[in-house]
Amino acid sequence: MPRAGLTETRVVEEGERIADEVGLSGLTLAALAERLGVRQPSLYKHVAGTDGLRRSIALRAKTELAGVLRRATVGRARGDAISSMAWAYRAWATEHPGRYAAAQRAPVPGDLEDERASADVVQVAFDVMAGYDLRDDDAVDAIRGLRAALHGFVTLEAAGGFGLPVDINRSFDRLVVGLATAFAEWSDGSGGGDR
Amino acid sequence: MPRAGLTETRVVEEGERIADEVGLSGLTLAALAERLGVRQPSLYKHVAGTDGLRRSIALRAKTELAGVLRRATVGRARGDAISSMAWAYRAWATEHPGRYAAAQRAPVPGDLEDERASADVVQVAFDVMAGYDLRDDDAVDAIRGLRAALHGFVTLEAAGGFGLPVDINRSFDRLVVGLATAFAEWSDGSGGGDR
DNA sequence: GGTCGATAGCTATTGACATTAGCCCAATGG
DNA sequence: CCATTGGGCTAATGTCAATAGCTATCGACC
Repeated sequence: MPRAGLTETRVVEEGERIADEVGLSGLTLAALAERLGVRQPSLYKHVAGTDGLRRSIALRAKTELAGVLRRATVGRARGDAISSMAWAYRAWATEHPGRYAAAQRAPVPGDLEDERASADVVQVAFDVMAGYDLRDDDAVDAIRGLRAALHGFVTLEAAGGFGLPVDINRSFDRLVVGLATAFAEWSDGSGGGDR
Repeated sequence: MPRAGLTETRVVEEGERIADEVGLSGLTLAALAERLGVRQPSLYKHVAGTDGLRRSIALRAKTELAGVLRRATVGRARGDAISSMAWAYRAWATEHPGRYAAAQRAPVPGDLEDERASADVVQVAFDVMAGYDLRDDDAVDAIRGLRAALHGFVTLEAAGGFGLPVDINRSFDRLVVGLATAFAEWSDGSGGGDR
């Protein structure tokens, strides 16, 4: 009986494919093993069970997303950077729904590698906010707002929560532009850090 | 052997409690049966399996949430109404995380009761937007943006996605006010329905 | 080329959970 | 008092995760 030649990378990548095709909840070790031509328990030689597999997918997804966002912002500033980043975020999430869902789990405290990957995503947004002269708490507020809006939009869209036959791209654009405008107003003194 | 005296309502309410206590994913028929002092298969006399139970919880959650939001908006208008509704939304979601999660599933097409309950929630937001003179597509854009922001914020908060030690209430307030301001600008001609 | 150790993949087993089939007895109404 | 309804039960099946322990393959090294 010849070996299947699995590696952790091959297992995780096939898991990503399943997650994107049938949703994260449809990613089972049974389905994964079948796709790899192997019996379920064999997977434990390469990944630490369901939890380990999901963590690996999350880690890679966060890293990839951070790169996508970073590339979307180079050479752009302020509202231009925010819009570009927002569209890149939505596009990636839409194209990779399973990976995106996996990336939502917050790292378990003490998991330095995961904490690092999560921070990388946030760092892109931080850098964009610096272009607005938003710093410290103001930047945190803006990032939280932007993340919430993007994550909520993408999630609702994926769940079919936008039932009405109205152009979704237009809704998204107006939301992003509206937020960018709000951030711009925060930065010029009117609604600064005191409340 | 005396009867347990279950009804559909009792079963669903206990299910809601479990979901809020341990999360929607922790709501199993096994756990529910144990809490009710009954064997698993007995539950099938009252609810249609896991799917039916979750649907019932979702239905009740949507109805309750719609009522909460409605009460938060009476006697208020424009930004005041939006803020009040937003805070009520977040408070309810935070206090009832399991029910809130259950309410996120979109109704299966043709499930009129569920479609009705879902529409009730949206209707509250529609009525608020009418106070901004936002109608039709403009109102849809605004509602999608608001829903996305609220849902995203609440979800990220519940998942522990806001790691930094910065006041979350303040971040939420600024997001809501920022959106309300953006909506106000949409309504006075500057960014109307053409794009 | 032969040997040996590490380990990939296997079978077998256990345990949680969902679900269906079919039984029996309790409650209710005539 | 009896008949019907239906609530709760046991038994059984299927899916999936996970662990234990075996075997044989592969690569390193002599």
